[in-house]
Amino acid sequence: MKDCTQCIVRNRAICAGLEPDELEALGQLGRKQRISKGQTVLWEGDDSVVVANVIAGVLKASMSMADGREQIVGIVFSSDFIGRPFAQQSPYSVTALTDAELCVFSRATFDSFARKHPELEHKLLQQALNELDRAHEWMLLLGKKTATERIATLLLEMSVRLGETGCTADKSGLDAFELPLDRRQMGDVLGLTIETVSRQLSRLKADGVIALPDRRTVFIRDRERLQDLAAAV
Amino acid sequence: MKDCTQCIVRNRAICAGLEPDELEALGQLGRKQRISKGQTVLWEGDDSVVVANVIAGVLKASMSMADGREQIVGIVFSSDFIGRPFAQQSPYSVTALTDAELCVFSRATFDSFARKHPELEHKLLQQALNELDRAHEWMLLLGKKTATERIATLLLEMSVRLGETGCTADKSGLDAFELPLDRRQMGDVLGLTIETVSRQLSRLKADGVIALPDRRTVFIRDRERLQDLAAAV
DNA sequence: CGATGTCTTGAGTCCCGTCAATGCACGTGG
DNA sequence: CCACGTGCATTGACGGGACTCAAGACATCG
Repeated sequence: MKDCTQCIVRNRAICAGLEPDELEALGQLGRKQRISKGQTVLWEGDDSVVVANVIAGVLKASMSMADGREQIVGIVFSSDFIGRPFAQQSPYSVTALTDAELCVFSRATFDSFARKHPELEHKLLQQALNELDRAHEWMLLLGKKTATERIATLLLEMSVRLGETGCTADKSGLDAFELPLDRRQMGDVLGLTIETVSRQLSRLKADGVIALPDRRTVFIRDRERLQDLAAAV
Repeated sequence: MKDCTQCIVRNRAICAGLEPDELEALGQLGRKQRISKGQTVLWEGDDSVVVANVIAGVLKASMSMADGREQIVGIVFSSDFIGRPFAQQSPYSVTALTDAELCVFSRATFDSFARKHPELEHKLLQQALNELDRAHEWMLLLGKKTATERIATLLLEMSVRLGETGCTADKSGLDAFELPLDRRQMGDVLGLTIETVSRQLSRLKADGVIALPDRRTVFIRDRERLQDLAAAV
């Protein structure tokens, strides 16, 4: 890689906090890779040969069953990390929901580099713990929330996380955004079917809580009401 | 603490791999604590003041909603780690399902010790990644599996994890074990109600897949069939 | 302007949740 | 020892929320 100091996600990704010489060394190990929408970069159950940092774009991490049922276990945004360090196999697949740009490392190489650079392992730990928190939150959603609550929660989550991507750090979340997911994928994140997702969205729209100018864009018209419907902890 | 070298979980817990002097230093920071069944040691949303290693017993990590709905997000066994390092607040509550013994650290103290001891942070990372894998697996269960599949999966999981606790490392899992969960708690892990759990267990019993000599003990009579019913990935 | 894929909407069904009664084990006290 | 109360689990009857199946609407693109 040419020059990590110019990287857009430099301050939020796991590379943040590395010394200049460490950053340089890590940069030598990785390569930038462009991925187009729909492309899968990691396969569940396959040998874990690569890990990567997301520079731009949105991807999904998913697991599926023998009969094809699929659960999306994570939505991956820019500056997030994908892949499974320190394990033989990848526990999930990763597929691009939009065109994306990755900073890819050989897993074995990355592992040994990480073991020699505590600051990097610390960042990895932070990132893993944050993801674990989000996974727990989502288990609550999948185990206990109603369809309406799930949809409301997802919309708010997307509003916030898509907002973070733009460096503006607007904590409250965007009021208008484009969904990187189609209806099926929303269903696969929420443990619902495509029809239920569609019906719930229609209802929120009819109630004036949101507007849907087209299939992918969402306007939040009444954030407070949406938050009530999400029935947060 | 007196002497960590004698600790039962010494070889599986995060302390594994520490140098003798590191172990000694860490031991100085912790204290053993006995917990009785039903007692809560960490509260969701409270300041994250302590973290701990589980020496003996089984605990649950849970999150709940304003109206009381509760989701168990993790079952914690001996040698597992509880609490949230590097964060202000605890994202979940932890409650003992059986009498238990912990090795407790002040979170702030533990954090700064960890930052100075890369080997410890590496173990923490491994443990966080493993837990993340399990959380993802469980998201698939909560999002996509039927009641029967959920129950079968839980029984197999308990069979394996309770088997690991005894140092024998019998990979296949126990055929007879005592559930540390009551029916309500099983429901709260699986995203089901107490009645559905009970009905499913009765059906597995009627079909000869399992036997239930009493409320808490399970005999697996036909493991293969149970595995089929679990509809694993 | 069809062709195609995605989304929406409707009608019917089913699995699981809700409500309620009963069963069972255990402990306490008469 | 038995009566009674308590807490948990089981079982049954019923209803509802989400799933299934099936049209129909809409957008995109050749």
